Amino acid sequence: MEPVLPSRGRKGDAVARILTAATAVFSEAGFGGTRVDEIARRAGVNKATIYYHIGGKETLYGEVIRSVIGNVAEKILAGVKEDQPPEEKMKTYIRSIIMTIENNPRMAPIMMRELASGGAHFPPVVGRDIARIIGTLTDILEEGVKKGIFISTVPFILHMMVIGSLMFYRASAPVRAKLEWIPEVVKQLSAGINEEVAGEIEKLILRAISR
Amino acid sequence: MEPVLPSRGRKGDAVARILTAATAVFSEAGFGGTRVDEIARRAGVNKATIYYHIGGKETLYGEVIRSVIGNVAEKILAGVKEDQPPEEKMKTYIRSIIMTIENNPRMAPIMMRELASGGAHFPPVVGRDIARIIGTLTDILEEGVKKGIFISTVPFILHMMVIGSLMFYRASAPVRAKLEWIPEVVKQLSAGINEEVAGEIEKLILRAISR
Amino acid sequence: MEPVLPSRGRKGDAVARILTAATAVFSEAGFGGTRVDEIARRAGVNKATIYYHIGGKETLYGEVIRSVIGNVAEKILAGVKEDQPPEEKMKTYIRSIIMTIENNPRMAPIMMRELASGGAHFPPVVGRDIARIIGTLTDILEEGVKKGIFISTVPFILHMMVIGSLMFYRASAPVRAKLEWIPEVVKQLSAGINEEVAGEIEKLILRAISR
Amino acid sequence: MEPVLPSRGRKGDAVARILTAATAVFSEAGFGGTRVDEIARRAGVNKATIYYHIGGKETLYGEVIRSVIGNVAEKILAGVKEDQPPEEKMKTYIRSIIMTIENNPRMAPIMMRELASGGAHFPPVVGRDIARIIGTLTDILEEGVKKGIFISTVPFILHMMVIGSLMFYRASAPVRAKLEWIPEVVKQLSAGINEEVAGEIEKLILRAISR
DNA sequence: AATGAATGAGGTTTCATTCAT
DNA sequence: AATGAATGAAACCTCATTCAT
Repeated sequence: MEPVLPSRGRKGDAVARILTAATAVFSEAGFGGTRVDEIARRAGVNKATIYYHIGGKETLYGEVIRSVIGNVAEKILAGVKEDQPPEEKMKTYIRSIIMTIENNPRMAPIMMRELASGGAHFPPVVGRDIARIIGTLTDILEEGVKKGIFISTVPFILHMMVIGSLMFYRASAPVRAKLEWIPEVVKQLSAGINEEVAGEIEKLILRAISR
Repeated sequence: MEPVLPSRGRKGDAVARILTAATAVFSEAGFGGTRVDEIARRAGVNKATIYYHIGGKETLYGEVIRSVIGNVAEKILAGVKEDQPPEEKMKTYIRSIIMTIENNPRMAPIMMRELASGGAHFPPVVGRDIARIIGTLTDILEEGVKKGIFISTVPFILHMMVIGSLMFYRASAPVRAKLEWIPEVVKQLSAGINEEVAGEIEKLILRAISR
Repeated sequence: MEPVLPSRGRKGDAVARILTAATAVFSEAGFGGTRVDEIARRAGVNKATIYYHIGGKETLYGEVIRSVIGNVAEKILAGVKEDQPPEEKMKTYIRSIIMTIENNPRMAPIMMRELASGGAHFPPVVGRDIARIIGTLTDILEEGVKKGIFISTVPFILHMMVIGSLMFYRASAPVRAKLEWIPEVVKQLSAGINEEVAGEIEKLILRAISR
Repeated sequence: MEPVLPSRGRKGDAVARILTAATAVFSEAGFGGTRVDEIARRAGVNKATIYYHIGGKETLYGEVIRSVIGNVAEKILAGVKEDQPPEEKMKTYIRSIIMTIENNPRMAPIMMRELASGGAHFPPVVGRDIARIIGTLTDILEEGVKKGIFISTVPFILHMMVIGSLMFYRASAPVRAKLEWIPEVVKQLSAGINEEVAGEIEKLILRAISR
């Protein structure tokens, strides 16, 4: 779609451009729908260059997955400080996820497809990431329960709720824009998760667990 | 994978078997990852039979989409009765979605992939379905607000929350089972949305909007 | 192209309709370009009916060839009477060919394609027909030479000239009509071989051999 | 990067070999009867190479048509000099067509099949070529009429006569050789248009139009 | 480091033919 | 006599990958 000028700059450019293009194409078309030709075209390199630098389609996909959902726990949990009250920690956790999704618009489609295919391509780090996130979330909730401000709930379900809400909202944007019959009110919602939407979701999640 | 007995029964069997097999394969592999050969194998028919009865891969996919997410509003809104109090209506709405997802396990992966690719294959009815669901949900929420039991919120966001939570929970089952490092507690969650999970999500959603 | 009503009349209708349709399709598309489906469609019968009554595509093509260029010598030589002067005999021969071509518009394309593929499907009768025609033509020319009104020439070459001229004129009609850049004068020539064209060709052939 | 001259003589070979093979196969079997596999086999390349360099079967056929009957007017009219008397010009025109047909033995079958299917694949240049040829022929004839040596006739009909005679003679060679019952005299005619045959046809055509 | 050319394996689709009724 | 359904074989075409430079 976006033809790329073959502006060769510094060394290593090629690899970066390949990864960017690959991320775009994989996120738009999925693994099976992606053509290596198309990635090469968008990256402005010869197809063989991809094989020279990176390897096959599978390897390339792995790289993309790693760069998109690798070490995501880091980003999500970075802001959660020990000295915050649990309510603030929850807010930080929610906002971090929102920022992660918004800063990386290719993430939602890729994760949804990966989930749909049973995570066939998830790198090992994903399990550890989920573990860390659920662990921290459990701590936050337990602390809240102890302080009498949260109800007791299942952390994993809550996590699915936050992730699911946000990703579905994000991923539904193109559909909202395209389909006829969708109510005008819905169409006018912002494609990205802007402050209004973020606030609304944050509010609902907190209301759901607040005593 | 499942070899199918070539049990030739009544007429029309072939078409039904083809659609069933196609739904399975498309849901497992996505459009690009699906091989027509595989569908034929699982349906126990010759590949050409698919073309004779239905047409190409694209048409077949369209049929699958139609049968899986066509007229889903019907099922979801069927139980919402006029004389219920808004809280009951919300519960009915949530439970209907859960049942729809559980009765049709192929739905979650297919919808997630479709969403990921911008709904390229959604039939026109999907727009109308979403419109009807959002419409009914809006009515329920407004009624609840009027009666002083619900807070005011954005119906579409709430819908994304319900759908997103449920589909992510459902679709994450294989990943939970497979990945190492996932906490034991999480692994032991049921794959399907059983009563416990359903009740938890229902509870959280209602808490989120209840005044 | 012409959809045919499935008007079942007398018995044997089907076979006749099949042969008519087959002649049309083979003449338009050639053997390789013809689809048995298309013949069935145009004949208004089920594809299997063709196999039931006639046999495979090859057999059907044979039948068409036989009916189109079988015993053509009969028609061409029928009018040549013993008591005519050689000039009249030549005219009769030319006019008979013209009438044969005009009465059977499917003949020209079929013959041209058969010739192009080396007559792979010619039935044995074709050889005998050519022999008879060349024989009679030789007689006519020799008689003319003896009477001092014709020059001596090679009968087969003359035959190719008559047949070639007429078939090329006839077969070029669609091309004349379709291509741009063709001079208006040429476009306005009649598609069929009308009296004017017939007379012109007859005149040229006779001038060519007349002393 | 690209060497100016094909250093090994190997580059571009593939395309040339493909076109040669394609011309042969299409001329022998027609479009519908041609298998891309067969072309690849004869060209000594992998089937995919054809698609890489040229595109699909249809495109390949177009290229063949272009190379076989593209700019044929050039060759036919090249020898016709202004200062020749009209009779010489006619002879040149006839001999040029003969040479064109003889130098390109694939031409006759391809043109005959194309004509039979209404010139579906003729490139635009064909119309212009016919226009130019008819134009020149008209000039020659008018000049002859003015000088009192030609009769008045329809140029297009005369052109069909020349082309038709020659192509039918040429294309009938395999049939003459194969069929039984064909008179020995006819069988012994040369397959190609040798000097004897060329002279005979030239003589007949000139006699036909000479006053 | 990078590429144009080439290819084997396998994809979707077509088609002449047969089968069961 | 006639047909809707079904199919094996083979057609066209694609695509991830490798090769030679």
